[in-house]
Amino acid sequence: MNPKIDQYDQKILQLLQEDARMSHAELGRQVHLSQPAVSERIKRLEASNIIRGYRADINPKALGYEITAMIRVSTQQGRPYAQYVASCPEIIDCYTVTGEDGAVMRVLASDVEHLQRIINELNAFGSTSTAIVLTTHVSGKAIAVPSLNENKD
Amino acid sequence: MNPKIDQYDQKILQLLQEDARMSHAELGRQVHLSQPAVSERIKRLEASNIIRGYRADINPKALGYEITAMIRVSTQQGRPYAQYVASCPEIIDCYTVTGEDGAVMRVLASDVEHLQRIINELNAFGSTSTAIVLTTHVSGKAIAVPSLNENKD
DNA sequence: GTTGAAACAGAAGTGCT
DNA sequence: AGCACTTCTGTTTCAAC
Repeated sequence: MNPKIDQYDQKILQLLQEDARMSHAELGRQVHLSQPAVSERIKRLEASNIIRGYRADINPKALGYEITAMIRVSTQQGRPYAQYVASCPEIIDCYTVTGEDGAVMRVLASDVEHLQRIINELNAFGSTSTAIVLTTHVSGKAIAVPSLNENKD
Repeated sequence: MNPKIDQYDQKILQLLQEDARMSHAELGRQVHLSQPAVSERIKRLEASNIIRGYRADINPKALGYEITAMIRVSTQQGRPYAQYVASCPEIIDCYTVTGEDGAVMRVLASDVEHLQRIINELNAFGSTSTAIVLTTHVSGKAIAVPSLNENKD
């Protein structure tokens, strides 16, 4: 799909997903390239929008969010939830999906009262179905380059 | 909840979620603190596990993942899917939740055949329900400090 | 909290192979 | 494409305030 991605790029992408603040020199040491070579590759990966940016990974619980919930909303036509979703800080993921449930969201709340307030507001857009997250097995796992995965044989 | 988080920390966390590679000097300019003061605060936020790390944000589509799907798995007792989930590179999120569906996963696939292979493997752990993502409204929205949000009045 | 200095590390540009 | 070299910027630690 993207013929320009080689093993060096794959490894750089992997390392930057583990630690986005790793220096170009350190990346070069790990992939056996010089620092300018790494810098040039990263610039190209950023320019081609393969690297969209670099984000600090924040621990919600450490900030007081005791509850994570997955809320499915069977959205009704003509109810524009996109704007609400963008403005509601507790909704950190929101996808429109196929099937009965028009939207799936991941929501953070300090406590059950807080969660209920959010559910009440989401009910304006359709019937909701809430599932509390008990365990987060993986969240934001590093993305691998698919072609390099499949062409290993 | 965390009495040590003030407006400076909140702003630093916000900026680092937008650009994790921003320099401490630049952060200092934006929050009106000196660079050593910013460095000390970040060190404290990292030590207290509020900042868990820094991740490159990779564009799945640019790497050839044309399909994102939400798969719900009604897991049956005694089927340990956690290990499979960890080892399957296509599963990038996985949560155990309350309710009928024991697990909710976000999955990347190159095409429908690729998606079907993953669903087939997940069927070993229980009956699955797959919804294709049509629109990603928000994914990984920046987390705000809840106490500072609510105590604005 | 601040500024300023020194030592070190990293980023970016240049030229060369 | 790659590397070596230089220069500028940033980080860290220290001092004194």
